[in-house]
Amino acid sequence: MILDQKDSKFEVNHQCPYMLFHFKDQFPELEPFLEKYRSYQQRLDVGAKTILLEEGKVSGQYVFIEKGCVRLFFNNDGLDKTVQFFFEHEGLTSLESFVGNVPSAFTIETIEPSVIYLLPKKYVIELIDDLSREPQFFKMIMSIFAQRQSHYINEFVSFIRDTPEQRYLKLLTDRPHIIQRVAQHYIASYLGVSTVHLSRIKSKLAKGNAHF
Amino acid sequence: MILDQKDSKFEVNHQCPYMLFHFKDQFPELEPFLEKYRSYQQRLDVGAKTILLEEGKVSGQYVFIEKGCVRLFFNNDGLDKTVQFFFEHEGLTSLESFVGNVPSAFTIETIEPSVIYLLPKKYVIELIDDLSREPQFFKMIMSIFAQRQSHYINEFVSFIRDTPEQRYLKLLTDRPHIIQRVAQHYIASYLGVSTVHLSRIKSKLAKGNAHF
DNA sequence: CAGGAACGATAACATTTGTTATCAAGTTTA
DNA sequence: TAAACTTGATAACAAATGTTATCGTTCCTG
Repeated sequence: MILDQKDSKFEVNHQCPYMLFHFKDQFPELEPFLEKYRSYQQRLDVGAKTILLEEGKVSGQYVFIEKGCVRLFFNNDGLDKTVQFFFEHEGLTSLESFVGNVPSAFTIETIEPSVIYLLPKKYVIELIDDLSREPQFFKMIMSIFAQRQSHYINEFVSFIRDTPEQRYLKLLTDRPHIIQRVAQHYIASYLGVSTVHLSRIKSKLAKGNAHF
Repeated sequence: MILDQKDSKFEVNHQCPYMLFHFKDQFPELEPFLEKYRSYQQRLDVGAKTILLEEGKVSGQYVFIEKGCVRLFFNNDGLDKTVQFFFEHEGLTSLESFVGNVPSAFTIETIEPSVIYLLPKKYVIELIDDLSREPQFFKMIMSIFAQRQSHYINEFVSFIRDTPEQRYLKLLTDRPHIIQRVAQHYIASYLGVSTVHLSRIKSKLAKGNAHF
C-alpha cells in the first residue's frame, strides 16, 4: 500500500521534522500548543510494508509513530539500502523533500503493523509560526538540531573508524531494540554489509561467546 | 604547535559554528552586526600542522579560515582518521565541545600554512544574542543547519551505497580542490580506506583512462 | 490447509581491501 | 648541504567481504 499525497507549499526555510514529539517529551510546558494540532493529524492503522512516502514523491506529511516501526531507505541498483529506523513516539519525514518541496531521495515504509499519525505540512507551518512567539522555542529548535546533527556525524564517523563487526556490536550495545525488532537483512544494509556477511558476523560472535 | 585555551562558559544550548561566515556570504544585509565582532577575532599566521584544538580539550574558540586549509580528525588506535576538510572562508569548531563544554572528540589542525581568525566563545554568545533580535535570524539559522545536516547525511549514506572507488570518483567530481590540495593519506582516511588501497584505486583509474 | 514468499544459515568461490615491506622522489630541518 | 622525514607507488601475502547457490524454517495468503 502506498500513502502520502502532495500538499500545500512550504515557503519558510526551516527544517524541523522531529518537532512535535520532541516538544512533547522534552518540553512539556508547551503541551497546550501541541494539543490543537493533534486533532489535525490523520490516524492510520496499517500493516507491515505500508509505504508512507515513496522515493521520488514530494513529502507533504509529517509522520509520527504511535505504535510500530518504520524504516527510511533508498533504492540503489535494485537493492534497498536502509538509512534509519524509527520506533514508538518518534517522528520523521524525508527532510530535504519536506523542506524544499523536492522529490524525496528516500522511501518511508512501515516494517511492522503500525499506528501512524500524519500531520499535513500546512499545519506544521502553522505550528512553527505559533511557537516561534514562545521564548523557549529557539532553544528547543537548537536542541533538536544539535541531536540530529550529532547523530548523523556519529553514524558517518563510525564508518571511517569501525569494522562492520564493531558497528554490529555497537548497535547491540547501544540500541538493542533495533536488533530485536528489525529483520536482519534490513540491519545488514544499514550496517553497509551483505546479508551473508552479517550472518557470518553473528555466527562468529556466537562461537566466541559459547562457554558451555 | 598547539593553540586554543579554555574560555568562558556557554550556557545557551544552541550550536551554530558556521555562523559568522555564512552570514557574510548568504545574508549580506547583516554585515553591520558582524563588523563589530570582527575586531574581537585573534589573527594567526601559522605554518602547516599547527593544532588549533586538541582532542580532549574543551573548545573555546570559533575558527575562521582566511587562507589555507584545515582538517578535523580523531585518533583511533594510534592512527589518524580525517572527518572533514575546510578551506578559505569556511568556519568551524568542534561542535559538541563548543556547545556542551565537553572534551573535544576531534583535533583541528592546519595542513597548509594558514591565516586563521579565532573568535572566543563569549563573543559568539554575544553575537547570537544581538542577532536573535533580527527577524531574518531564524531563517538563517535554519538554513545553516539544513546545509550541515544534509552534508552529514550524504556522507553517511555514501558509505552505505558506494564503494571506495565510487567515493573517490565523487570527490574528484564534486570537490576536486580537496584532491588537489590535500595529501593523499589524509584523503584515504577520509574515504575510509588504507593509503595503499587509495593508491591502487588511482592506479586502476589511470590505466582505465589511458587512451594513448 | 497448501503453496509460495520471506527470512536466515551456510558453503564455495571470487573479489576487495588491509598489512607489511621496500623503494624512490620530494621536503624539511639542523 | 646532508640527514631525516614525508609522501606516494608497488608487490606479496593475509584477511575481510561480496556473490551465488542451496537448504530449512517460518510466515503469509489464497
